[in-house]
Amino acid sequence: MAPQTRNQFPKVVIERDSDSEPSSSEEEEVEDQEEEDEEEEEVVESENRERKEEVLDEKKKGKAPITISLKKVCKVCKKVGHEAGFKGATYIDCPMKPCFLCKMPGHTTVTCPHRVATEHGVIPAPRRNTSNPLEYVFERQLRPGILPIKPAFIIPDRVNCAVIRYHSRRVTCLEFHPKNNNILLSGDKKGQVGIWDFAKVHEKIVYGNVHSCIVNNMRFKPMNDDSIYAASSDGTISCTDLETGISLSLMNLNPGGWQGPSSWRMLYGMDVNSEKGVVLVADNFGFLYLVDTRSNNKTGEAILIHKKGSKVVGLHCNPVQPELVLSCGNDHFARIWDMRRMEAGSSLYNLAHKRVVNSAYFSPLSGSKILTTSQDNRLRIWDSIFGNLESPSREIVHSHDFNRHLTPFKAEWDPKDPSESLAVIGRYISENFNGAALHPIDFIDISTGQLVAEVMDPNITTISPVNKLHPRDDVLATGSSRSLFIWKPKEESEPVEEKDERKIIVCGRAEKKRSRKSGNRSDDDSDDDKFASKGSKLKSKKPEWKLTRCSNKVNR
DNA sequence: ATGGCATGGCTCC
DNA sequence: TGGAGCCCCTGCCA
Repeated sequence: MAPQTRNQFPKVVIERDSDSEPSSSEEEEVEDQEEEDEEEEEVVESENRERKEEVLDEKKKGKAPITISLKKVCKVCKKVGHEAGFKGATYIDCPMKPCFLCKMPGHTTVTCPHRVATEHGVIPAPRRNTSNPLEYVFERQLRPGILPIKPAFIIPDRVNCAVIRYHSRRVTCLEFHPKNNNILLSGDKKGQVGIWDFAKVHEKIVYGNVHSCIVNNMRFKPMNDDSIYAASSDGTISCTDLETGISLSLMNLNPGGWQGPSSWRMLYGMDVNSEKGVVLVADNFGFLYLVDTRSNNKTGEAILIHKKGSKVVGLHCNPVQPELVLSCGNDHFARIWDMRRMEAGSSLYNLAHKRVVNSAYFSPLSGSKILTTSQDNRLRIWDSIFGNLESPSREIVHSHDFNRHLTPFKAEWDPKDPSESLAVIGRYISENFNGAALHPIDFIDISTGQLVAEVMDPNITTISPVNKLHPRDDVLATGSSRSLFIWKPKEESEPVEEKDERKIIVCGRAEKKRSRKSGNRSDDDSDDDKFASKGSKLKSKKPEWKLTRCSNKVNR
């Protein structure tokens, strides 16, 4: 498939110093110099000094100012002749390195075809057929439940954004209340759990003593929405009453306390099988534990489900057949299991990835698709768990590979999309939006690889790795560094549409109007909460953002 | 204003 | 097999 251009996307402008050599010769120069770089590196400093002195001399003599070209040293590869880093709001890659987005050599991120179009190289659905009998049953019984035609995505031209910051460390997980539409739960790296009523904006509760370090996953207790389970790197699972904040520890993997990093167990992946009344949780050594929700006790022995000593970061029970379990972890695999006979090596399928798998989820309605996020900068989709699972149905190159200092990116399904084709994921790489380097949150049509929409705010300059779509409303929740955001369509701009059509929240891309200077900061310097429409909030700050309506890019 | 640092996976030996 | 050192666009704080 030929690369397609997103015409309407902002052009990436590479600013070159006026005093630098023409670009054509620059690349060649780099090639030529490669061998002699070693020596030149040492010379460059003194050379620069000399040239500067020359300029000063010229100035003293009262001659007309001249422009000179100083040797550049790349901070990435330490070689001379080019520079990597931000030029304004655009990041220039080191040409000596392979593309950071798709990991292929021969080009840099700026010219990567996957950056130009997320659908580049993606083979769209329909998937391949197999003659597997299970797939036949699937086609007969489940397929009719999945809408073959995607609903129209009605895209408002603006969104309201509510901002709150009550976490003192970065946000690690989010969960919407199963019944109360305005309640968002958040966990952080410090072990705190927050409850935010985003309809009332200022109303929040923070429980500081739920865990002593990272809250990795939270799930509401089935049949009792006043309690949540949380798995933490402190090695415990907690069950916390949201009204009182009283927390009960269901399991502690480190009863002997800290004996050094080689023995300290941390809990990552977690899910609840409500039919069986079991909490499934997995640790950083590859083991799965089952906890009975009635007795609040561990049942059975730990089961090795991933490579021994590797972290199991995700667990998900199939929404239709809860005994089917999907796990993923640092051994580069996502694995499908039957809970009824789980033991080391008994996985039904092993889905290979090239790098660490950050998340793996069954599709939310039929449970028949799988979506994974891997640190090789690819989303992978398997269209049918009953079909051929040898290789994914599609791979979508998407920037989400940064792993240090950030909560891992996870692509999340839209639980409201009847066609099970919409996913949301934050973007690591920034783009130059009218002079501001912003990290958007992407809505991707996983059946085609197309970028349906991107959400960003000129005041939010941080990366947003944690995202969750509301199970019922057109609301997106985002965790970005220590802040939480709620994005909603702006009411007055909501188009009138047929009732069975659903909308997604999207922020139009801003037209160029404002300087970089006014675009910085705000991730909330005060601890005040804010709720503002883009229009009103930004008007007071004087930036003139003109928000354009995003076109509906979904193929129908 | 600016440097230090927390921190995790990967590669190399 | 395990420890040292490297790394790419971080974000916060002293």
